[in-house]
Amino acid sequence: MLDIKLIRENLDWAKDKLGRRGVKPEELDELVKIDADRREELNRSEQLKAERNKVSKEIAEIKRNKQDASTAVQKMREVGQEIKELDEKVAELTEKQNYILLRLPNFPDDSDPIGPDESYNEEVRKWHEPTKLDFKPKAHWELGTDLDILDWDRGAKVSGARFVYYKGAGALLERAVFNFFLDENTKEGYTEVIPPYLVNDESMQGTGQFPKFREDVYTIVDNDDPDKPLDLTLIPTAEVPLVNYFRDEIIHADKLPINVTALSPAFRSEAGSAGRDTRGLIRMHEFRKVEMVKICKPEESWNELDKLTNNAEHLLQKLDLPYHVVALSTGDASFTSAKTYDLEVWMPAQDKYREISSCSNCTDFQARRAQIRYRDEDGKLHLAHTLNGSGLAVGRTVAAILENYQNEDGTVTVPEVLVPYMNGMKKITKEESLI
RNA sequence: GGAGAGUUGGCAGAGUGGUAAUGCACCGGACUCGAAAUCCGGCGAACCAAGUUCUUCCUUGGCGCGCAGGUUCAAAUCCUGUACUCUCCUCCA
Repeated sequence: MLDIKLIRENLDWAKDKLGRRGVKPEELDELVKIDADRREELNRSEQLKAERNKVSKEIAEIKRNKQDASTAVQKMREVGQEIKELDEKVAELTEKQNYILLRLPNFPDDSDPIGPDESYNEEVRKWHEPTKLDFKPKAHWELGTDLDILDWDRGAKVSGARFVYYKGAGALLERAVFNFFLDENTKEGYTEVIPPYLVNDESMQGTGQFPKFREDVYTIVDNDDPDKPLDLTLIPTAEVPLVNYFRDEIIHADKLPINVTALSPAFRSEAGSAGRDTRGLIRMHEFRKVEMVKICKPEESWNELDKLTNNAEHLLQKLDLPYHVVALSTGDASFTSAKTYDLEVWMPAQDKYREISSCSNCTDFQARRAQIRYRDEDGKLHLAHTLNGSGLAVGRTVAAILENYQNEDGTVTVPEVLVPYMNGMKKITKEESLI
């Protein structure tokens, strides 16, 4: 959530910033108008309350002296009614204000490429040239099916489109990848966490998914009354429980920066992505992801974003997968982010880079919603900054390994760093199916 | 799922309708060569608004006792709902 005071006092600046993200200036004009009205009503109400408090004290005094206070009581009864009406107006205006405020994206950083969509993203660096195979590469879903390590038919039968079974060496590979990620992240100083995978609405609002992106997630309903949603949603990313761990808390400055990492499934309805990436592991309703989250002081957050991005890159480097880093344009970056670097890994069969990690500095946007604060050396309270990044998406990593490490005979070489995690297996070959 | 108890500052903890004690902690001072102890004083519950204008201070007011409503001139206190914690029972990997 943005700071209403900042918008109120720097309206043109805010219009320019949010204009880069497609927010119309009239929307901010309306917001500021509502805010002004709200404060006016609030002021009148507060004045009346001051009077009521004063007279109430006098009434107490009069009654203590066993005298008649009925005139004052009668008068305050009317004042009380007026206060009630004013407060209703204030509540109504506050709700209107929040409706807008909760749906405004974070201010983009001035270094972000300006543009409405991903075509304006800018490559900032590239690691290794795209893999060159001297045969026609198979797509990872083909490799997976042929090796009998990914079973799309059973996934579809049991759950539906965009679900899959990993089997045998496939399941082992998935497990090897996320264990490798968790070990590496832990070595880099992140504390491993196993968070809840179901969270309440307040948490979803704290990290910015609610109220605007309800249709992107799965919410649990009451079985006795399916029209009634319960206050529980399947997490679309571990960012939600990791950041909300600190919600409504005051952190001691000497604990910052905080680094946490977690493996979790991520559940996404993928509403609006019909027809895109319908095959393969790229766009699933359920996938595993290792997430990294940082909580830090405002003055540290840009440096921490670089560190976070480097941590994610380091994983791809160790796996020896070619990738590049792109700075997302103002139109492509996520709602909560001031700046986002995407890591895109090379996918030979698709002959292009695909997103495998997204590293964002959310500045104080989530911290204001979730009230994550810290006390500085002088004892003063400040909003913290929050950052998150994938480290990395597990399914997409498996897809990238299958495609980049495939051999002409349809087998897949196991990346060296994963061999210990695969119990010594160096190559995935088709074996007699056990199930 | 059933029953009971609870939720008040950083921590502990009082307060059954009249506007949030007290202790610890913290800050300043006195005493001391210095420290501790002691004494004196102060601060502090979260945030909001207005004024002044300083982005951090200040003044005034509001709000504020898990959350949301209600009763009342007045609610930590009474009523209703609800969340969470603890204990017991029941069930369960």
